Amino acid sequence: MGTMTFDKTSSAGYLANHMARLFAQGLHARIKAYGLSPAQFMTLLELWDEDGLTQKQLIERLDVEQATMANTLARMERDNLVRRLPHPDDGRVRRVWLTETARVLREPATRAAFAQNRHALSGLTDDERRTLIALMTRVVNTMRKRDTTPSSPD
Amino acid sequence: MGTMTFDKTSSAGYLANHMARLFAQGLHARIKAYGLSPAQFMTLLELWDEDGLTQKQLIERLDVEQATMANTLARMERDNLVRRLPHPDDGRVRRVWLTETARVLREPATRAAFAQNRHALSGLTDDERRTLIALMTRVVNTMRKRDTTPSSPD
DNA sequence: ACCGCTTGAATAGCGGACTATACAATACTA
DNA sequence: TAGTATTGTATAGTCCGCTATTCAAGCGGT
Repeated sequence: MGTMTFDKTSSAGYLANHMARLFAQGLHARIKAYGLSPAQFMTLLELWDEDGLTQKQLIERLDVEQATMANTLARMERDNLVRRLPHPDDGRVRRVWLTETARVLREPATRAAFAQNRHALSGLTDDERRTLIALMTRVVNTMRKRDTTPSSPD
Repeated sequence: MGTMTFDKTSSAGYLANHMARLFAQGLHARIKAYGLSPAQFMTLLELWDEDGLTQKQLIERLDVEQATMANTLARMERDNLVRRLPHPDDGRVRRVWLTETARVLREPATRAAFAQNRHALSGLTDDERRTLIALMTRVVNTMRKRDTTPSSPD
């Protein structure tokens, strides 16, 4: 069989990686003045919506591994963005509570994230933006259902 | 002004991050048997196309920072995927050469990456796939031109 | 009441992204 | 040609993903 060519400019996976790195860099540039990093912002989005969540709940809502969240929360506690207090009814659980510092950052940080999205999509029409979001959502949903397909035999 | 709400399910940045993580996990699962990681695979794609590139050339083609590539290449050399040999005409440069090990992996690894893309896009029609690729490409191009827009004043 | 299973969280270790810095080799320029 | 600027890599340090492991607390069945 012929030479295996792989054009990265037309690979969804390559483009997804590249796009995500650019989004993260752009967001980071916009929120670092508030002392936030992208993963911390993502976590705060959930806590701004509902304070006092458990690590387990955050993991489910953000679809990251437990260890990833544990480390992110440790950094956030170090930076005085959250406090983790023991759950009164279950000694295994430490619920995560926003500090006043983090509460105040909601508006400016959210603005910054909107601005980054707006910039990134500035070359697209409204219709195209909706289409992109819808297609990405479907791709995410496809991959979230655990893939059972084995890679083709050589 | 009202409460700042940010719906992550309709945020392009959030979706990009989520999608890229899922792509990376899927690709990694498919190529780890060959001793490859996603960043190593990405680097090999360039070297399979043209052997003996410099670190600088790899950086430009893959749009990652110089330090990122230096570390990736160090791991690849450690794992016997590449060798870095001094450039005869310029003592600063070390050109990167594929080992036989890496050369042999081209076909199976490329197959695995195709399979991951196919799986991820399996819920989309051909038209939708083309649309997604085209839109992501445009978004990447928008963000690659350095953003000068300041975040809106508070 | 006990023993074992399950569950929530922490830790160790690694890859890969970033910024900032350092350094040696080359190129330029007065 | 000497002195300076630029260029190509390497290194240090941090954040954020991941897997694997550990540990304590709760739960269940006998």
